[in-house]
Amino acid sequence: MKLSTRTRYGLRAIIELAENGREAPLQIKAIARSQEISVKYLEQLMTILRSAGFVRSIRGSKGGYMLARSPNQIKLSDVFDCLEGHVTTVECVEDTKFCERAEDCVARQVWAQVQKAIKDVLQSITLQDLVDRAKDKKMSNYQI
Amino acid sequence: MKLSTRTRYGLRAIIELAENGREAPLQIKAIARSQEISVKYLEQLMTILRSAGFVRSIRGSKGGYMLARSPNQIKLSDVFDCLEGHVTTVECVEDTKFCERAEDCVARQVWAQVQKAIKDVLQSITLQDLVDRAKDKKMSNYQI
DNA sequence: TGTATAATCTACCAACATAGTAGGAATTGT
DNA sequence: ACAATTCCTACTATGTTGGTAGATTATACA
Repeated sequence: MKLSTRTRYGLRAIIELAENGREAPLQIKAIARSQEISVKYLEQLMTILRSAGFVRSIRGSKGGYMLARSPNQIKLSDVFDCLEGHVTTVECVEDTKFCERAEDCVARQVWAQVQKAIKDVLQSITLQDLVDRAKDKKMSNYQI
Repeated sequence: MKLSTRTRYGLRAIIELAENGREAPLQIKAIARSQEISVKYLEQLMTILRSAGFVRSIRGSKGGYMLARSPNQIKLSDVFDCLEGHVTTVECVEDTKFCERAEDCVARQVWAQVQKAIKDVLQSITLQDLVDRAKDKKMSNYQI
């Protein structure tokens, strides 16, 4: 149960966009450099995030990407679903019809518990929360 | 973030072994039939569970598999680790040295939270718990 | 002692997902 | 016009998953 780089890089990228605010766009090149991700690969990830409506792009010179919505309206569970492709451990957890034993299956119960635990965490965090956390970290580093 | 069949089938198999008790062995063929898993594939899974010390095998005629330990001493987190290969969302969560930004990384914090949530659930459940749950289900089906 | 029944071991394989790379076209600011 | 960007299409290497196949070894039982 490892996360794909798609999800890991994607999250880091959108966090950086959130930190950058919604005044000026941030270029793929800049994000790729600071996050040490291949420009070409990051392009794909941004396309995913864009079609899901989390970020918007500005083409051409001085273009780049910005959050499409306010960071406190973007929950990590949404971003995760879009990148990783839905938080589902097993299909039968979502859809009982998937397996005829589903109703009585204790294994299914376990995966349902796990899935809920993951979802609960991710639903409780917004991008704004992460921006705030990052700020706190920086402040404590400078020992203010 | 989907579970592999290795983990799903493996868990179902070991649950069935737990339900079967530790008096008589259960054959791969029998488990494969009731769980609708390929015999040959299940062989592999049992090998994994055996080398991890969860089950022991009896070779030859009338042989089969049994739990190697008492079902209340086997936590799902252990079984999961053995089948899925450790509950780790990202390497840096376990080992800070993995990424130099790890200390300050808010993304890492998120994955650490998620990972802990998963672990907490799996550590809180033993095979005995599942045997009990299954019994309860059967009883309620018969409307006792 | 022979035979059936099991686990065990070794090897192979097809299909799919992942994690990219490459090159060019379209768009926009200066 | 030109440079800086995003956008689009296509390709690819590698690893993982989910198996299959066949021979070998161990054991119970008659």
